[in-house]
Amino acid sequence: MRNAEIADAMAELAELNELDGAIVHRVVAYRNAAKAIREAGVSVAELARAGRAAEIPGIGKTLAEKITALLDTGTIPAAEKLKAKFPRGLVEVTRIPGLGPKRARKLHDELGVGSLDELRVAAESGRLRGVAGFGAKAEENVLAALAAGADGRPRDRTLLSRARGIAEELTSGLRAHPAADRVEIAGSARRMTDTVKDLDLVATANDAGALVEAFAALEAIDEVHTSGEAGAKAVTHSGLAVDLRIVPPRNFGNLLQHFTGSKEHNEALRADAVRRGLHVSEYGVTDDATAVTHECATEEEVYRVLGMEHIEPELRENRGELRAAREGALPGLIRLEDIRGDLHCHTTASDGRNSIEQMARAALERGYEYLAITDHSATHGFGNDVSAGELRRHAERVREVDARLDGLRLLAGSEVNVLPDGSLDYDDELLSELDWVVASLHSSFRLGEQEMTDRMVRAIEHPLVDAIGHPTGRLIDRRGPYELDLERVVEAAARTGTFLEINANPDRRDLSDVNARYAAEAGVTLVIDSDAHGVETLANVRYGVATARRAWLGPERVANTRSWEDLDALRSRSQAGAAGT
DNA sequence: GCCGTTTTCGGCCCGACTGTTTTCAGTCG
Repeated sequence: MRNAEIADAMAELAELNELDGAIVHRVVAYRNAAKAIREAGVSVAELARAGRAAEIPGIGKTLAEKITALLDTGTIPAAEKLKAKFPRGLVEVTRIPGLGPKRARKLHDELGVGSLDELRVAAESGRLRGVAGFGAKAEENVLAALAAGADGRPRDRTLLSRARGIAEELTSGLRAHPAADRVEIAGSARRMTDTVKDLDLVATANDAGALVEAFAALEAIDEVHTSGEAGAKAVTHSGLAVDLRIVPPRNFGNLLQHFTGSKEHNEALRADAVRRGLHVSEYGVTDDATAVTHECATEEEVYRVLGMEHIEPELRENRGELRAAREGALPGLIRLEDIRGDLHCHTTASDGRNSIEQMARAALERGYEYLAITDHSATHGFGNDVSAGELRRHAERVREVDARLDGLRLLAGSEVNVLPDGSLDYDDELLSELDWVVASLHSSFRLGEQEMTDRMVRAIEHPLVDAIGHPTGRLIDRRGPYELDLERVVEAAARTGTFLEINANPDRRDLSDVNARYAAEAGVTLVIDSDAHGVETLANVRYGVATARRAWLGPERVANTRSWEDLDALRSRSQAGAAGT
């Protein structure tokens, strides 16, 4: 059983317990466990089988038993018992804005509401206002929410690249206005998570009213819901909610820290502060002993007051960064400027939009020292495959352009398909003529875990494979990862020296932050590639760097922060050569 | 239900807002 399924079961248990009126801390414990399981880099099922589930932070004896029951029988007795107690549709009722578990439960107990349909009927017939704590306004809000299409499902999230594009347009628009002093992106867009729910902007202004007006007038803004001196809530034409907050400069640091999150980071940070007699809020840090509130103009100051190193936004997920910051043990994170070359891109030879020369010149403009041209191989399909003969001619053209260009080393490569049995679709003789080989899966995604893992490990062990492209195959919010035993994949990569890619395409970001961290800790060297299909998408490498930062990686863990000579000496084919194989 | 450089028991982040209420519970971020 995969981590996602176990995590779903824990999350369901949290919702059922919440409906059942369990104390909030128990519900939180289930939610924390669900998150920890979802993010675990290793198979929680295997860990549980070995009696080691409690090694995951947030899982204790009780939850370990429940996980074991889930693995053995497919169900958790406590969950089954609660499910029998409440109608199936009641959970959706709890997700209507303004209703929560307590109020939904009340409607169930007093009116028999057990689904969104029953909720609608009860509201339409004016029966909600008969329940204590509900009035005409509650009825109105419920009907408005249902009419607006609330369906009890969490709202779609926006891919980071799209959200950042909008956020950067909004902030540059605001910064250009004379009323603005400081404007910063906060929230998950600042932490560079895979997707975001909405945008948070934090600003200081010499004329708050004027800045709010300017905000409402920005081209991207469709509609402003509420506005005042303190800021505005709005929606963009693309439907993304934006929250602009205008704050005083004296505690800008507290507010930026607060609104950057994550929720988990802030909760843990505050709990840690409480143990040392300090109370943290968006307004400052209050010392219990003196009742003095320390306001901070910068985030650096907030962390300093709490006795910590400054924590980069990408690390703020409560994944160990607080302890590391207290101990002065935070990693020195990789930066975009550390990237010295890109080792995965496409041209018109396969499904790219630009020529070899255009891609090379764009790489040069980015200040790169090298670029590998890695068009798809013979079996890629979609009519954009490159036959063996074509690949030889293509490599020649790459070398011709390389000879003409100063300042950039152009590498003749290929993104080779890994066939279902783990073999590659070019023979070794041809591969050995290339400067760089990325091996990726593009077909037969539905093999079982054993077969899929064997296939991947065989590709990793191939002496001429330098890196594995988008190793888990996930497409964010659209397709889950292949059925892979990541532990075996990572072990093989660490053993052979084959690099694993952090594919920077914002739809992929594969390996993910959690998996990349796991791989690096196991001794794997990563490579960050744009997988660009045109000159403009070379810039996507920023999302790969963001994933690497979220994975706690320093430049030393990433191969292409090196010169080509150093990288060449590091890669597995050099190692294999040195070992005489 | 979890967890411990003050604890193996007694805690568990903080504040704003809303709608319903004569003082606040529940929801939300």
